[in-house]
Amino acid sequence: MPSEWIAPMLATLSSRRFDDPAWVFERKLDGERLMAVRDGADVRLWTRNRLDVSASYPEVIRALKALRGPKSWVIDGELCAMRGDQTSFEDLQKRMHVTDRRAIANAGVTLAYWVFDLPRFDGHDLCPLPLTARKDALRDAFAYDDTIRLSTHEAERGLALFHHAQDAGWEGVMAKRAASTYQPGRRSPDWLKFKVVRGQELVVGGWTDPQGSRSGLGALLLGYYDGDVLRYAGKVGTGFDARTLAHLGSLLGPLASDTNPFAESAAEIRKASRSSPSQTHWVEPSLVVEIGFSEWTGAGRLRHPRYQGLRDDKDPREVVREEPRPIGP
DNA sequence: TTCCGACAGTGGGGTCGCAAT
DNA sequence: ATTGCGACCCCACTATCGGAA
Repeated sequence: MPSEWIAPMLATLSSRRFDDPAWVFERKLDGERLMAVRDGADVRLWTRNRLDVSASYPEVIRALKALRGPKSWVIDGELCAMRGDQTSFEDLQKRMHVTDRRAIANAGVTLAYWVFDLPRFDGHDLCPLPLTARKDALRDAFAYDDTIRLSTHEAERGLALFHHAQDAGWEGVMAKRAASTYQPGRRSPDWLKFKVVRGQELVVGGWTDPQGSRSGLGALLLGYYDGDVLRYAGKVGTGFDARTLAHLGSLLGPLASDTNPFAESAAEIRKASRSSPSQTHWVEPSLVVEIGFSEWTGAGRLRHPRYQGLRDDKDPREVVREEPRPIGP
């Protein structure tokens, strides 16, 4: 009998943080959302897009099979690569799509499957139950260890947990209505994401051509000063509406230059952006923009960058790479 | 009537596998 | 052996539309 795929319930992004006795709050983990499905001896891990990735994570499958208790359930959780208490999405990527046993061993990545919900258990559909009842059932169902970990939650105090998330380098906080049902595949307002957003100013050193129906420009090439040289920090291609695109285009045109202002070579910059065949244009590095992002990658690029506005009060030469600065409440 | 959720479209970094070079 | 590209993860965001509220 094939194991049944259940679409994970999705959360809505929120900019409003709050305390509320009718809600519970938990750590938002930076990994891969996976549903673990047991059907007798058959245990599988499914991605959001309905791919069976069991072969990539044999140690997790082993640990799930070793769980004592009923042999039929669906667990919802997040698979993370751990470095101490910190998650590393880049480490996890070294394991995605890899199924060769030796390659898996050589990657040297420590996985933890953090579980936080239980849509099905022992032949029963728990989706109609309130979240807290499902969480109680999940807590009591299994004995946890280093590979299968229970993601704990806190009642009412969302603000304090969010501030802790900012300090501890978490990706954010999940807020969930305590009485809510499990709604497979639905992006529900009963689950909210409080994401930690970092921000800093960056210098525009160029732009790429727009694709398809896009007008004005595709993305801005960004950098910061490291002594006298402008270091490339990646691109930003979202966060502007049509009007802003037009405005930025009119500002950049007159600044166009034949000289690459970055310390990195044009080939290096283009290699990083190999996904877009669009042409790149250089500009005099005189425009400063505010960028929101989630974190710096290992390669020194912005992850999840979005444009948040012009900073015409800033001297580009003063733009350096800062310690990650949380923005928002 | 307004608002919300779903979808499509555009853009980002990073990794692996695989085919072409 | 190297390179380019697609397919996945993680996304952010704008614009649009139809149905729910």
